[in-house]
Amino acid sequence: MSQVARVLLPLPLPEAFDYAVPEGMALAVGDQVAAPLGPRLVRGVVVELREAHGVNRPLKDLASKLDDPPMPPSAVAFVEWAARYACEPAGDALAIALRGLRAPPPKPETGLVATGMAPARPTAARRSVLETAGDKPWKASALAAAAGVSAGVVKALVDEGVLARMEIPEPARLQPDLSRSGAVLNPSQAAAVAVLCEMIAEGGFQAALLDGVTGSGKTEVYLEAVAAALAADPKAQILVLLPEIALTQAVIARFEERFGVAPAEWHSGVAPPRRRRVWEAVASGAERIVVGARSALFLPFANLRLVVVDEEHDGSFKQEEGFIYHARDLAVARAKIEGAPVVLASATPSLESVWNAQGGRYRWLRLRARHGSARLPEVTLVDLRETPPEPGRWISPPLQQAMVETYAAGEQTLLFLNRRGYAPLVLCRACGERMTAPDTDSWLVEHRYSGRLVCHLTGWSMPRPERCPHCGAKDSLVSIGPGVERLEEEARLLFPDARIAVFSSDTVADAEAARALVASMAAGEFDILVATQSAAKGHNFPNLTLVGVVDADLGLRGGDLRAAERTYQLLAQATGRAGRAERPGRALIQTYAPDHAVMQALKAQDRDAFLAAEAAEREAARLPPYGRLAAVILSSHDGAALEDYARRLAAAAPNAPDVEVYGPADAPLALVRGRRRKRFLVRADRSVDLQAFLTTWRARAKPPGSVRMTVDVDPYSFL
DNA sequence: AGCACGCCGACT
DNA sequence: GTCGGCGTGCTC
Repeated sequence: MSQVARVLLPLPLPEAFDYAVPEGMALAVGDQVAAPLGPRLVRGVVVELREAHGVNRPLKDLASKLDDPPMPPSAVAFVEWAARYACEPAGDALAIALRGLRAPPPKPETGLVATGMAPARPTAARRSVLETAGDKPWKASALAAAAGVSAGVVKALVDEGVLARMEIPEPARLQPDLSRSGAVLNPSQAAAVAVLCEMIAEGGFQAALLDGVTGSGKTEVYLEAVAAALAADPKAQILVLLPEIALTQAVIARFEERFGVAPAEWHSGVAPPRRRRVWEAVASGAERIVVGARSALFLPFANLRLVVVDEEHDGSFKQEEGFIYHARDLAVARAKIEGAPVVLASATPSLESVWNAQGGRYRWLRLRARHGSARLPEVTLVDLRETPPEPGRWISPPLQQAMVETYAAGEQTLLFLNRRGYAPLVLCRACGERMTAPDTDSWLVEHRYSGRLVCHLTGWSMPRPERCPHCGAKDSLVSIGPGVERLEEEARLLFPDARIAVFSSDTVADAEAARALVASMAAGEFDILVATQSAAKGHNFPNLTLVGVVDADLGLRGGDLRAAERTYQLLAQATGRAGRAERPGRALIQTYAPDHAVMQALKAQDRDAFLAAEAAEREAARLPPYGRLAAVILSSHDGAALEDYARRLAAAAPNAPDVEVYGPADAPLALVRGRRRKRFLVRADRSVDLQAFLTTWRARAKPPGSVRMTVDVDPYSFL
């Protein structure tokens, strides 16, 4: 009886394709195959096998079974689940899962070894090389240096056949050393570890929220959970998800210290050949611990026994382009599919996770004690209506006064402003024109270091023009509002002798540069650090005693669902930077809305009251987590086709109970990269299968080729 | 995603 | 007269 394989291809196709399995090809679910598609062969993964009967169309034969390791069936199940959840083609999810296989593995390292042949003329230099070489392989340059001879001597010996190039075998992969002891835990940490160990011992899926203020030692707690999971199962694998690449190095160092071996790293910065090596080692079970960014979720774990999501509240877990998904939510789903516990850790957990913990769906592990003797900073609100800065300035008198005191005491200040560049808006005084990119209608941000106007959405930029491109007036352009570059300028005016640095993604090119700047700040080489959110996360500066939040209201504008929550998280993290060591810290928050719930919560340092108020509002509006939300975004170069399809789609919305469809409306950024955009918002009760609704809706009105449709389930960005 | 087919501009 | 631009459509 011949077999049919349902094969998922890593392409944006609506469904998996059926192929005939040639006689003698033994296949299982998860196997990788070469499948003919049109004129070419593509990699695919078998998702189902069945006996061929009632064939209603001729199927192509699979070309071959590939040598690459199969995907474990649970990884295949996760790919399909994730695709259904995100309302995206399963092939797009598979493409992410197979991203490790694009390049061949790294070429094995080679080195020079002595062949045992004697040199024809054994000069002193040649004897020295042979003595130095011994019987291990050497790099040519290292051998010459160690033997104290020139590279020519080594080369001559190679030419003669006395030395030969051979492959250096891979060092055996080291297993985590479980005999090492962990950190000394305080009672609250120990209690959390005990619960996590219990979850691991019980086995199966369970979720826990590890909730503790900055410095309460969350990492130590989850390291012990990892140790317990590794000890409980000699084949156990662990995944640790981090929101940003910049944080991986620090976490990897902690693992290396704890277990004596570095875990595998997985993110977009890892070189393709190395990725293949990791992918294969994860699939075979040889790699025990992976620390990575969101796409690590899609790795083919053979035996995933614990998932940790660190900084679970972080918005960077939401992938906003291409395959749109929230890595924290998918991490919980993956753990469920694998039957493994998942730990979500944060100092400022998301409303969703706290809600799950309060509802008893997640174990709630609260770390109350702050490490060491340091206290939380004293938070003061600066009412900008009462004590405004001078015109054209952004540092108010109270903040300036605090900076003077801090500088005089020889301590450090962090000025926090979540805005890159010099000025967020450039306009023409003569005609009022606001500078925007030609194909996108967001404001161009002025960057003085580079002398350019930059679109932060698309990266498009132009030199700052001398004349207004609209009316042609000369020298009429004015810079409106502050960015970190302008704040630095102001700080230099106020403190001409102070040592000042700017920390933003423009001044800090990569993780290495970030580490260097953090190190010099920690070493006291700067008095004032002007920083965007890149510096608010996870760094400890012992001599930093003042944090000034320059524009606390920034994130509240635009008013999307999570604006208040996100602002609270960001500012709580930023103000938490002050006074971590023995010195008391203080934070000044400049705001025009000191009565806003976010500002009051920051002042009182009462997160739970803030979350409770926020939750009450969401519940009243039946918004997440009390309801479900999805955005449908249409875009096209053809405005008329877009309008027409948006109207048709609106008319085709199924009439379902407990579901409301709002729109179409122009998206807040109605023009991006030359495409006009329209937006629908769907709200549904929790009992509704939102994905099924969206799928039905989409099937009722197929978009013309010129219109692109993106579905964003549980949107975070409302642009 | 590729790759083919198709209908409008500047060229050996 | 063709070569080729990329818009549109299909792949078990």
